[in-house]
Amino acid sequence: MPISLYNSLTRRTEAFAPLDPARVTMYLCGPTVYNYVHIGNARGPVVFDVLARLLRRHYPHVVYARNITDVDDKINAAALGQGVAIGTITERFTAAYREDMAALGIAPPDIEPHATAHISEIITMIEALIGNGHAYAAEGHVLFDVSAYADYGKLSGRDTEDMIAGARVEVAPYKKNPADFVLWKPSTPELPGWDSPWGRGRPGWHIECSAMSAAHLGETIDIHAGGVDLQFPHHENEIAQSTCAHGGKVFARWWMHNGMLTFGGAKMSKSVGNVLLVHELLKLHPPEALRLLLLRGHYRQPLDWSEGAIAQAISTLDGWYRVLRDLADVELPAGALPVPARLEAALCDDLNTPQALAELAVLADAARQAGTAETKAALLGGGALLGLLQQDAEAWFKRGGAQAIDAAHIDALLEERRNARAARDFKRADAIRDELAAMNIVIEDGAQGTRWSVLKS
RNA sequence: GGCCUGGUGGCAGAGUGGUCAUGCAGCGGCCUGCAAAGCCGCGUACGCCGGUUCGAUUCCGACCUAGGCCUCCA
Repeated sequence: MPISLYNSLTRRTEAFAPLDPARVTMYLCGPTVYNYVHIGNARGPVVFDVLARLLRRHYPHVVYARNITDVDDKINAAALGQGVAIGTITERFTAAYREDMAALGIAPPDIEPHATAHISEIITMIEALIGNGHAYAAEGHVLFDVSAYADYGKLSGRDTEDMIAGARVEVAPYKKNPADFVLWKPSTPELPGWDSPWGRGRPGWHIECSAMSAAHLGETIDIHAGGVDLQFPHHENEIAQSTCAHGGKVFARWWMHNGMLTFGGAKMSKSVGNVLLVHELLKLHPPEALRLLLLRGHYRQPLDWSEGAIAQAISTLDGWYRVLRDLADVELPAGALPVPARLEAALCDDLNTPQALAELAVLADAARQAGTAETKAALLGGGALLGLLQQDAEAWFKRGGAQAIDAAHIDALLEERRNARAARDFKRADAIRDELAAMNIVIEDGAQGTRWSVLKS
C-alpha cells in the first residue's frame, strides 16, 4: 500500500518514495531541555511515532533521529537562576523527557543526538559556509548571509523583502542584512563555550539540527518533521545552511509540520502561559487517553485540549478495552498480529489518524460481536500500529490501584452483595453497590459473575 | 499589514459533486430483581451570499468568523 504524505515544501500531498529504500531517514526536532515539556510539545512526537511505525512496516530499515538541544540561552538562564551547573539542568530534563515520551507510548527514536556532542561538526559546517561565501564573521559572531542564498523563504512562502519590511526585531549592528541569522556567538567566561576559529563561543540555535542530521542521516534525508511554528525561521534556516554547506544538495525531501495544540482558544505556549505539563497530566489521566486525544485530530489541523476531550478519550478506550476484557481467554493466532488493511490505508493517506481510529472502532465492533481469535487479533493489530490497546485490559480498568483501591476490600463487598442477592435482599445489595460507587467503583453483573472497574482516571 | 489554515449534527472529528463516517453524550425499546454492559432503533449536520452544474456540504468568487506564522516556541 503506497504512502502519501503532504509536503510543506511543495504544499501538496505526494506519493512517498525514499531516496534509498534500504535506508529511510527521518529527523524530528526535539526539545530544548530546560524544563518539563507540555502536552502540546508531545503532539509531534506522538504523531511522528505513528509515522515511524508505518514506515517500519513498509521498509526494512528506518533510521529515525530525534535530537536533544542541550545548549541554549534558556538553559543557561535556568542554571544561573537555580545556581547549578548547566549539565544538572540538561541531564535532569533529558531524563524527564524520555520518561514522559515513554509514558505516552512513544517508541524511542533510533538515534537521540545531543547538540553538545556535535560541536566539532557544527564548527566544520560553519567553516564550510564561510569558505564558500555563505557566511561571515563579525564581532565574534558568525552569521549566515541570507542574500547569498536565492531560495531563502521558499519553505515558509515569504520573501526577504517582506521580512525586512515587517521586522519587529532589533537588528544587531553587525548584521549585513536584517534577516541574517546567527551560526555562532561568543560566550562570556561564565557561559558554556567551546574554542573555535572565532574565539570561545557557542552555536546558534539552527545550526545544530543541520549538523546532527548530516552526521547521522546523511546530507540528504527523506523526512524532516516538526511543529508548524518551527517552519519559520528554524526550518527555513536549516534548509539555507544545509543546502549551502553541501554544495546545493537537497537537505530534506519531505517537510512535515504538525498543527498546534490549543487550550482556551489559543496555542498552548510557554510564553502565553496556558501550558499543561505532561509530567503533571500523567498523574491525573491515563497516559493512553492522552495519546488517543492527540491522535483524534488530523496532524496538520489545530487540536483543542479540554477536560471534555480527555473524558471522551477515556470513554472510548473503556469501550475498546471492554471488548478485549471479554475476549481475555480467546487465544491469539500464532505469529505476528495482522494489520487491518483499511486502517493502514487511512494512515497511508497522509497519516489520517481520525479515519484510522474510525476503522479501529469498526474492528472493535467486529470483535465484540464475533468474539473470534481473528477479530481480536485484528483489533490488537490495528491498535499496535497506532500505539494503542497494548496494555492488559484488566489493568486498564483497575488502573490507579496504587493510590486508593483495596481490591481485597472490594472483593469482600462483592461477596457480601452476592449473598444478599442470593437471599433476594436487594435493598442490601443495592446499598453495597452505592457504597462501591462512592469509592469510584462501578460494577457489572454478568454471566460469569460480577466484575468491577475504576469509574474515572 | 504580509503569508497560511480552518468554519460539518449537543460535543469531538473524517470525508464526498448525487446511498452509511466514526467516537462521546442524549432519547425509545429489549435484556436485568434494579442497574451496568450488550443488542435494536431514533435525531432530515455541513458559516453567510452569489456563481458553475440536471444536482454542491463538496468546485469558483465575495463576505463574516476562528486560529497559526512573520519574535523564543512542538
